[in-house]
Amino acid sequence: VPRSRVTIRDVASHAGVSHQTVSRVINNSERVSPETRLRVESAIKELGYRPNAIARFMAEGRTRTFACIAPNLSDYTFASIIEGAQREARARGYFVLTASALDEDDFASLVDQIIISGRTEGLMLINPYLDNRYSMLPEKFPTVFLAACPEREKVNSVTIDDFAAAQIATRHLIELGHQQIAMITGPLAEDCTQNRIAGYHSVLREAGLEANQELIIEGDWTATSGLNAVQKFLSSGIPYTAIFAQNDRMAVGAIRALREAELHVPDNISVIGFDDMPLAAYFDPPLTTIRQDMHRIGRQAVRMLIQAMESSNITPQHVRLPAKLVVRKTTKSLDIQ
Amino acid sequence: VPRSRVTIRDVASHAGVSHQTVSRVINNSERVSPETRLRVESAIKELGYRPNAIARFMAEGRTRTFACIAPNLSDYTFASIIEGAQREARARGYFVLTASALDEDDFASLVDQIIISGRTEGLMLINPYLDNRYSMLPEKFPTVFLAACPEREKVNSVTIDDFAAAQIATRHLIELGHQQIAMITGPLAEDCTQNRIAGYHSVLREAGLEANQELIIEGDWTATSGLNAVQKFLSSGIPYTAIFAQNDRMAVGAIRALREAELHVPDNISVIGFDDMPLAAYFDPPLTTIRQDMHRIGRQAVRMLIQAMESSNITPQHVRLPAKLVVRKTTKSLDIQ
DNA sequence: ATGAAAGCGCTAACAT
DNA sequence: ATGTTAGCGCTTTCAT
Repeated sequence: VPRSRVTIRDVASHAGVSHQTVSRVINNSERVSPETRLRVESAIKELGYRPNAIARFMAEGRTRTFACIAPNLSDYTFASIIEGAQREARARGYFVLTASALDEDDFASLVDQIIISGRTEGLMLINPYLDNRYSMLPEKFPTVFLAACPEREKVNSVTIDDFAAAQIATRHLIELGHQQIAMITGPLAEDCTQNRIAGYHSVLREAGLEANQELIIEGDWTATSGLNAVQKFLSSGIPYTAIFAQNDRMAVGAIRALREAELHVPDNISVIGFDDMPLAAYFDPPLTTIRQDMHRIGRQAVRMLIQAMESSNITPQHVRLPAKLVVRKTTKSLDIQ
Repeated sequence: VPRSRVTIRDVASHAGVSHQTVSRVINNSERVSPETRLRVESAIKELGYRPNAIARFMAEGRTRTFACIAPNLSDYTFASIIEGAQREARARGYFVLTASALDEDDFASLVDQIIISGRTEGLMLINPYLDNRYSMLPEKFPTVFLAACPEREKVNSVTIDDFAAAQIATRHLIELGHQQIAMITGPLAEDCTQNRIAGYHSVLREAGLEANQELIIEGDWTATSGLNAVQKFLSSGIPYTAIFAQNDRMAVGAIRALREAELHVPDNISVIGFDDMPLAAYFDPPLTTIRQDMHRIGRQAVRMLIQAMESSNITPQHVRLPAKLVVRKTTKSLDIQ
């Protein structure tokens, strides 16, 4: 690990100026005469000088780096959010240090190592639901929760409008003539699950339909949990003609279980998912779903982080992004069956 | 962005020692008496002192940070590799700065900002194939290519053993009685594509089968390209009973095209994919494929990076990880048709 | 075992 | 418009 790099002072003596003048040149300060600037610039080129970022951070007291912590980095929803955040951050001169936190202890050490240590200037926390890790965050550190927002009074958040999105999904099913609509939810402890349940109920109510509590089963976002949920529906014997799964993975699991029970989607049962995951259109049948724009969530979070750093406004902001219906082949009108 | 943090000197005066002694304590140096250590430690606790990472980097001349650059961060293969790399890095006291590079210019500025600037100590470059970006890398900077290895003489790499993996896939098909095996490849410019083609050919040869050049069509890793490839096979009229797609997305696209042509998988045509992507088992039929361990690729890359930094050995290392067959339902014996 | 001095490469504040 | 002086918070010599 060599440190023998060209510094600002080497450039200075080579150009016959003070190091401060070099600093002014590389920072595009106005207060440099055109001739001096040229002389310095050519010295920079000749010596191959490049500014040292760490020294800059040290002197400025800022790192131009954000932390992004997620339960894991490979889930396509998380990965897409990170991608969006990273792009926006970079466009604004920041970089993103990404890390996954397995459990509370891991999270605590992460917070210590990348926040308390001063390595980063802001934190994006994706899906802060596992345990109550958010309680370990330092006060007043610029933070945005992504894809969920517990602790509304304290922390900024960016999510889609889960309530409205669930309304859209439910309404789609009702417009197709479905009256008994089962739902496979995410973990009930998560607010996005609750908001989607609320959206579903609100549409049933406005349609004058009665919700059957037994038609709502809690899943855990995995395909397996979707499969298990359908098996429960099946053995309960309660009639239903459509299923609203709160994510695509569970929808796919549900369709598998339905097929195993020799029920055809969408002829016997309609299924709508949520997310519009990669290859959703390549499942059989192609999955009808609600698309959420993960990139945009990430981009928005970065904007809020920067805003939170610049203004000293302490009131948490909550941004709800719209989601939209993508009709493919797993939903069908009841009438034409 | 407040800088008003407790420093090593605050702790020192609070404990009645020099700041150097405090430094020794936080670095677990032997040369501190037990009593002093205790006194310092309690001062640290009382004041809530935490070391500043940037100042440490500055003084040590190292950042304990790696860069990881990929074409994008949301592709599940890339994301899984990053996840693995990040875990291993953290276990060894490093963090990972991830970024996606759209094009050559973007890549060049990335290299300048996170490598030349001294922010990172090593680089992991995932899929270095787009344009010839690797030519912009500085000499002698610890670098590992992941999931591909152009420039074998110059740069370390971690990939799976693509040749052997393709042999396994092809052999599986041959053992099921298939003799005319079509292949949908990745971009021909990528060495992993070529290695998989070579593995395929070697098994055909060892089985005494003749390869038909027209049964090999170049794809671009997308589902659409798999779909298009099958349409070409179909219109060419050349007989085949199985398809080996060089990734799962193309396999899924191929299956879609086959279905549209009313060909049943696996009864009429067997299909094997590559990667074992998430939900591969939830497609219809569940996808037979070759599993590669992306996490392990990422972990291995970090180990090599650290090794490359520690030893001054300049000879590039190339690690080939094994892949394994996962038989599900898209392949079937010809005999029992 | 402890302290003092120097410096990492830069920016900021204050000269001139 | 340019130079000088101080740090930023730490680690690394080198003394004692």
